[in-house]
Amino acid sequence: MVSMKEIAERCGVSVATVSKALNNHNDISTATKERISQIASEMGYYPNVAARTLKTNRSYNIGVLFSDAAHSGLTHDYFSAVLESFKNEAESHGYDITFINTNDNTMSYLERCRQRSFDGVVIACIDFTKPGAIELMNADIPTVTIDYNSNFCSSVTSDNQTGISSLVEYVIQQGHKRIAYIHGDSASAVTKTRLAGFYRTLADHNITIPNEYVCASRYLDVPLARHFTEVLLKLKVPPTCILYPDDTALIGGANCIRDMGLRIPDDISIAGFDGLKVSRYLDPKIATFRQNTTQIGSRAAMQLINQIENPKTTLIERIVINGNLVTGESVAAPKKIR
Amino acid sequence: MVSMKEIAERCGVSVATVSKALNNHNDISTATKERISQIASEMGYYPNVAARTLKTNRSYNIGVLFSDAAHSGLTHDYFSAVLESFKNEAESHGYDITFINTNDNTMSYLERCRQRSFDGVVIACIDFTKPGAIELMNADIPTVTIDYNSNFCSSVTSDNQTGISSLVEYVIQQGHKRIAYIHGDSASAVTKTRLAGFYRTLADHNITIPNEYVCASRYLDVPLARHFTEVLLKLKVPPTCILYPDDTALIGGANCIRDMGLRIPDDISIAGFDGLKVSRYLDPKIATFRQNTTQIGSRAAMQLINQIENPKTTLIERIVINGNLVTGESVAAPKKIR
DNA sequence: ATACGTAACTTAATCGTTTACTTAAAGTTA
DNA sequence: TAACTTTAAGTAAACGATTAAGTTACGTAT
Repeated sequence: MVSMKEIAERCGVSVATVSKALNNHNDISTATKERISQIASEMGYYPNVAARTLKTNRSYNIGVLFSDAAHSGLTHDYFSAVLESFKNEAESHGYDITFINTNDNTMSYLERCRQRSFDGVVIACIDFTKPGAIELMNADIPTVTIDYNSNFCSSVTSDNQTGISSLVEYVIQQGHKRIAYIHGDSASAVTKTRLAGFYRTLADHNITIPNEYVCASRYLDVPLARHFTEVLLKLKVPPTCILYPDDTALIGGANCIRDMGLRIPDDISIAGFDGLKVSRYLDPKIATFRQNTTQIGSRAAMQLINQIENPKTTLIERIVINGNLVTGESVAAPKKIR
Repeated sequence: MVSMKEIAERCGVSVATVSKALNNHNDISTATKERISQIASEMGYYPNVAARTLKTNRSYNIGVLFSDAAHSGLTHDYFSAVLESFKNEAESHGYDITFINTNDNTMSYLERCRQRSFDGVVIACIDFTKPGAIELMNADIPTVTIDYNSNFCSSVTSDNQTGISSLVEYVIQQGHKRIAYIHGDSASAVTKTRLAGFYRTLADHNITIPNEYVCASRYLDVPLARHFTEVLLKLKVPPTCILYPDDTALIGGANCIRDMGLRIPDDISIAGFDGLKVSRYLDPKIATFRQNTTQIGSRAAMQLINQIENPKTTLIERIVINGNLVTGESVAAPKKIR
């Protein structure tokens, strides 16, 4: 690697002059700046990040903390889409993305961040109530959380409230009143928001449902969704419509329904959540709420970089990203009112 | 952050002694070592990576270069699964994972790696014939490629040859002779291997197929797979079985088949590739070849770390990871021989 | 002619570690 | 007891950058 020292020798100036020239300080003449930049690029110079980080405490590196209940990790449809967008946005601003080690318990997350001098951190999908996560959010390092509101850092959340409401509104409009909800991990903030939205929307329409219509399942758990679907359909008064935690879990339900000899949507309506990837191509096309992962990721990156670069003037914000209802062929008017 | 200097002061020894004690050099007495470690952990010391990297040129950081033809990035089912496994293995050895910036063209990949002092690099899914990728593979930085063989670095590849062969063998055993193959991006090494395996296996069984049975499609492209399926089924002599580039693309084909009023597998048999995630739950269960992404990722990490830590004794290797045939309900005996 | 301001540098310290080299004390040998 | 080894430290330079403070030369106001 070419260092500033070599450039300095070649140009016949001091290392300090090279540094200041390349960083465009104004006590270096334009002529000198141009000559130095010219020679630096000729020699293939690029700064050593470790040295710069050591001296300035700015690493141009953002830590990503991620792990989900299902241990799907990077294969998590929703998060990987958010992260992809986050990465693109951050990289275009000159930041690199490094994962915070979750496979080695010798150090806390915060310690790891300090050790690597991360300029900022994005936290997603993790159990936000874990001590390690809380410590990180409360630390003085700029942080943005995805789908979780903390009082100590900015957050970008998908509009889960509107999401579930518009789904429920939609199926109610189609004539459903016996609406069941197989929901995701109970501990998750997302689940709580969606559940609240679910109940509120039903209440707005004066619809009451039996307790058994709400099943505590898990995200992305196909077999468990299948199980609860079977339970629901064997009730004395089964629902006419079932909402699932996500489109993947819905597949378990759909398979169960078909195996029981019922048809979608003729006998039973179903709807998912997420609207990502493969769910777009399922047949019949499923009703779902598509989360805007691109916006979520890029806004999170923008907010975080803003906080990093303008710590004084950037406020802690709660950004909510809209998604959109996707109507499909998996919801129809209920067959008959028993 | 607590530095060695502070520990040295507290212990009444020099900074060098602290460094040597914590790094377990043998010119420090056991008693001193213990005292220093004790106090270091009391004070919450952890080494500054930037400083260590600057001095030793070891970053304990691995660069990941990834981008695919479809720009699905991290949402790429196969790669994200490989990367997840790679990450877990690397992290358990104390290495962090950083993406090599692909959204900023001011620097070559190699320059970025040097700038960040990556100890090693893993390359996946990229167009390996790009100058930037070649430069990186040929450089002196330890590198492992996924699903591509280079003469200059180690590789871990999925056994695509066996994969496609066992799929073809399987459908031949079910009685098919009119086998079509909608394959992935032609430029990819994976595609070339699979295509060669496809033709060879047919030849082994003295089966010849018309040229139109082989369609150059793309990976993960649902609409394009649908298009080619329609083209194939409208041939004067259509195939009785269609193989797809991957399970996702297969969904496009399956939808097309159903829309044309045909049934799977009664009227036409289909098979995919990958065996990941959602494909496991599709109904009917699809025949596919499941790639062992966990093995691929962890072996790649192990090989890379070996090369990093034992550069003299570690040979460049070509590691091939077996997958396994998944028979499903999407392949049956052909209906009739026209 | 003197004093001062300014432009354009250089000097040297610093960030936190690592490590080759030096030193001092204690132990061993003849 | 002199000479040499071994042990357990310390000293200081170095990694590659940044930056506060210092220096020089020149122009300009008084």
